Amino acid sequence: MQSLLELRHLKTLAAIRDAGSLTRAAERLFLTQSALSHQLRQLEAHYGLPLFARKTAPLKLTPAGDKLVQLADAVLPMIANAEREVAKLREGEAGSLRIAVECHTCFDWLMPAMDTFRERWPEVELDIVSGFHADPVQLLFEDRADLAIVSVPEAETGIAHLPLFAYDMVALLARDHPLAAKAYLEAADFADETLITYPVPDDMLDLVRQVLRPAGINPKRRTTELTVAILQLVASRRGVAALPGWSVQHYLERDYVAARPITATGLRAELNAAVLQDRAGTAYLQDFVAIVREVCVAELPGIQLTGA
Amino acid sequence: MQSLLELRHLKTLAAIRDAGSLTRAAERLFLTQSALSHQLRQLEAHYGLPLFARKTAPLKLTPAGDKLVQLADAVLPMIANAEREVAKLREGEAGSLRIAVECHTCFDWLMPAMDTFRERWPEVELDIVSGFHADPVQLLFEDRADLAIVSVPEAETGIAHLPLFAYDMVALLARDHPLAAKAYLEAADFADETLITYPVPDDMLDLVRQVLRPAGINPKRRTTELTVAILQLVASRRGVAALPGWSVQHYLERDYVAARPITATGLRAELNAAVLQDRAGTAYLQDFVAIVREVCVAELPGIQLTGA
DNA sequence: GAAAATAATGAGTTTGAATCATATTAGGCT
DNA sequence: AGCCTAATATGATTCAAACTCATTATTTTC
Repeated sequence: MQSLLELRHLKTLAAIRDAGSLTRAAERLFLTQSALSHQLRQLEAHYGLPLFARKTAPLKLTPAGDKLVQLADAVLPMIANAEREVAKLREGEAGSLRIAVECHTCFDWLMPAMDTFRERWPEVELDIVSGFHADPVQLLFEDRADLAIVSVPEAETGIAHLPLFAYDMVALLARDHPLAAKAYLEAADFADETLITYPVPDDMLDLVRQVLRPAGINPKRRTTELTVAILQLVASRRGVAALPGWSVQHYLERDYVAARPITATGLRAELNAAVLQDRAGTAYLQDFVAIVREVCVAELPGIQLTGA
Repeated sequence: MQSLLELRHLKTLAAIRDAGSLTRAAERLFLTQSALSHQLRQLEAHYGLPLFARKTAPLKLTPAGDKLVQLADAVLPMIANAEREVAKLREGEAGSLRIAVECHTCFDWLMPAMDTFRERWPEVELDIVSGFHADPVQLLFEDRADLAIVSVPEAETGIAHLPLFAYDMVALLARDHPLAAKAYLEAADFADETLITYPVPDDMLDLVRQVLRPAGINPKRRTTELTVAILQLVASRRGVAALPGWSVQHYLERDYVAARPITATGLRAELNAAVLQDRAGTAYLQDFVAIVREVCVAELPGIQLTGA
């Protein structure tokens, strides 16, 4: 009759509620579906009551399950808070988090993440390193930034890369564009198109670096700073573009433009947070990464959290 | 950097704070001192901070330890509450807890325990079965009581015994009584004394049942209902008595009377809660037992929790 | 200072949580 | 219907880590 319940169980229950299924909850927790099924089974046996109504999708909470999930919602933030407090005792309250961003679309999720961070670490000086920088990692060494959002984690001594998430790039076409007839686009398809991109070096454009350049294809270019402007140009048949799937979901649902996978296997991209190796253990840096992952998994469709 | 913390750790930290030492905390948790030492070590390594200031007795909390213990104080009651709520969903809110008591001194701790119970289970009808009963277990079968506090757990079919705690009986003597010169009393020492007891059958008097009767000794008797009256009579040299150590600590500190162990090894007694076997799983009955144990371990000196 | 109590440590054992591989069940589709 | 696909359940196995045991080190007490 000992209380079997551990925090692990509360995390699991909350994750199932959030994810709506064991399988997806398992992914988020970096466990197997089997593990969650066993856990749930054990809990239900212990309490002598079902906690979720199965045979329904999404899984629905029973009253008993609801009680425990409510408990989780109350308790887990308190745990996280206390652990932050302990980290502050260890490292002191102060510090700065100057964020360097090389990816234009990242501002979508960066703002809500920064809002949450500001609440949790009010003493940490929070800033975005303004202006555009070809090599944001360099800013870390120059002590002009504390964390850089980068897509290619090229191993560099003294730099640690903390995984954020991965996603697929999609090609954007006018709805009546001839290429929209294809199930997916290949490098050759871009040869005679105008490619609309952000005004950044080619190295930072996943499509160019991973698809076009290897195939020796170099289409005409047009650049603009704003995501909406890119969408606008594509819609008015001035060219094609490649953007993260999550950044254009909104427009796709409204049928502004068409989207197609790039190559048969898709064009996978990922984002990482780069920090100085020495500071990788700092609690508030790690917590910022955790916040970004939380925000993004909740708000961005079709992304996968990376790393352990 | 995963959060290592589990409820187990919070329970441990709170227990160490309450007990003041690893050894005593380990007893309460039914673990070894080694287990707690390892746990603590791991937590401190994880947080990179000491949680208790060692080399001091009682162990004192560091600021970091304090944060986590505060967390435990906030979280653990919430957990217990939620689990009670789930039990109520399973078993329904209603029910009755009519308590039969054969031990006069038990009222000392029974009242605070009942107060706590009433808070936690407001829907359960709570009562003490009034009047004195030679065989309280019989009341369970007759459905006149739901739980009986008994000292001798004689195996009876249909009855389950839930362990409460164990303690030593002490012999009480006037401060200047000749026997007070002895380090401990034996059966023979009672032969020429007047024994002051509660007015109950001999079977319920641990001293008679376990020490005097086996030795064939049957001293003069005098009975009274009230513990204070027994103390009064002992102090005024009208006789000697045997009471649980925990029930007279208060008077001993004030030097009203002297206390001595009974036999060289002490006279050990224990209390159990008897319930109908069928109802032994009922949540509120189990919780009442848990409450009694909590209250008693906190308030009664020199007792040991029994059972697992 | 010696003895007793308490905590720390390291090796060894055991438990149980997670995984892997597979069976079962539910839901969607023609 | 009936098949196919996706999701969950189950049982056996693996493996990590929590605990105990035996011992040493440290601290408290008299």
